[in-house]
Amino acid sequence: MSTAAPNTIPAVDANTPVRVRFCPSPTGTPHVGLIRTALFNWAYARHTGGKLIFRIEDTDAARDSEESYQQLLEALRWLGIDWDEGVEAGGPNEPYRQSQRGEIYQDVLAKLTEAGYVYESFSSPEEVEERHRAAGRDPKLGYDNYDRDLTDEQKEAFRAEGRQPVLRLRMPDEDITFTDLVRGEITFGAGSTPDFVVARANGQPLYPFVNPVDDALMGITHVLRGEDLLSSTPRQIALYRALHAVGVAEYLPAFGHLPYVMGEGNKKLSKRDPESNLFHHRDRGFTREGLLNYLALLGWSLSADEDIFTVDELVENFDVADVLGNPARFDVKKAEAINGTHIRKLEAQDFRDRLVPYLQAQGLVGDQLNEREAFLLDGAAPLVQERIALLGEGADMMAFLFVADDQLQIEDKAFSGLGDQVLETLDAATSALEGIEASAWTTESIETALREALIEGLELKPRKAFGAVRSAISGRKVSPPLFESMELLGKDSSLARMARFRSLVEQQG
RNA sequence: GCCCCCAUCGUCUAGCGGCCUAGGACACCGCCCUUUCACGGCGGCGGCACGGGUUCGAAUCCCGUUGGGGGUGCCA
Repeated sequence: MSTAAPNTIPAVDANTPVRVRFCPSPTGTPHVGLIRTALFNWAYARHTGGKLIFRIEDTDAARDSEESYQQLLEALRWLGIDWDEGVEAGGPNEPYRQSQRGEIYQDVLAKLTEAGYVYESFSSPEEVEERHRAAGRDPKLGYDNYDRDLTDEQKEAFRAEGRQPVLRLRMPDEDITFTDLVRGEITFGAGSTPDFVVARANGQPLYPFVNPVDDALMGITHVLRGEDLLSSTPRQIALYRALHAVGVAEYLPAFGHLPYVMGEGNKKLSKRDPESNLFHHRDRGFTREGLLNYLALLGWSLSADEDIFTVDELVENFDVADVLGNPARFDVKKAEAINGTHIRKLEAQDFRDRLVPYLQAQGLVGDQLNEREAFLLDGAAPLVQERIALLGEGADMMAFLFVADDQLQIEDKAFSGLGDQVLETLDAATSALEGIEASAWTTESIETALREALIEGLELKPRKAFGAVRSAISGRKVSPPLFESMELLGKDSSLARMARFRSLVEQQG
């Protein structure tokens, strides 16, 4: 009768250079929780001067897709999370896509089988349940280790029935204890984890097997992953012991289980939830600086009173040991506020450049900015930089500058609350503006002219006075600073909008 | 059912036995600034889940309860 592998594998030595990995399955759009995991692994590698290995776990042909793989690459590249070994980068442990490592797994499987740590199991799930029921146990208990010590005769008999066995790893009959990097000591009682399947009857190896095998082969020192994998850790440790016994693993890595990223209510942020989609945030106008900052705040903090930090500061200070064990809610409002702060910290030119894709996405400018578009953007960017939290809002806010005067959309709200003297106000404003020389059309002269005509002349409140002009110029109640906007637009365009708005107001009359 | 994790303002967190009458940020509410909206400034609201211990002393350590989450696949 065989036994489980002995517990002789040493724990990774603290002096071993750090090697962490990010190993997603390409099964959908990148999830913010997944990216947070990548970020913490990356930050830890960079903080310790170690290496980040990027491996793809595409062992489930039914769910994996090339598109998802490309999205993963796009996501990491956008965020600036770079890796030292792995797909696209190469390295000493190629290939880094599990779908291409079949021979390696077969080889390891053979060693494990030969050593007796892995055995053939013929039981169907139905039979396992039936045995539990017959013994008066809960049928949902899971596998009952029934096939552990089948004789050759029994195996032959099963084969004669046409059955093909899966391969299972023998779990040790003792408690398994390890020290989690974020949670401290954790013990799983003996017998709480049944022998698990490492490969299907057709030889296809499964995740609980290939993941530790690759970690061992790639010399991973710290396994930092989601909390959802915490309960599979005893299986991994048992496998590691066996791998060490057959000479595949050198040491047992340290494990650290990162808390969940939660959504509304008390549920894990679901893939179905748009907030979970990294690209959704990027498309709305999150910057990599802002998003990375916010994501890092989910379970980690720089200090007692600073929420805003750079990627460099994260790297300089990050340690898994400081990560909290409790789940964190993804709060879009706070994420946006933090993003806004980062937007305000951007260099003016940088900020301007980052707006371009968002203007293009709205069809406001062409693939290449023409002279006029560049002029407007240069002028408008500083006007919106401190009023937005998302780059998309910036494009939105300056959209009125990029449309033809007669194409300007006037929002319904822009007509409301202008007071009884709208027409009078617009007329007074118009004639005051007409009096400005085209060559003297500046923010200052515009402001002076309007103040004299409306505030002093008509004795209007600034809110009412400029509100009417704002509606005419921007089509909205809220806009970038009015006088500056008018200067950018130019005299002709501004007056054309005033005239058009006046007639629209009359029609509405 | 069984196993494991988690528990400080609405949310993210600081706190690792006395510095806590519990600090910061977001959100919210006032006020100031102000051409709108923002930004910025000032102020306010608001929390250690509960019960036992340990200790001179507990948000901090231990146990229990309750609550939440995850796992319990021939998915990853």
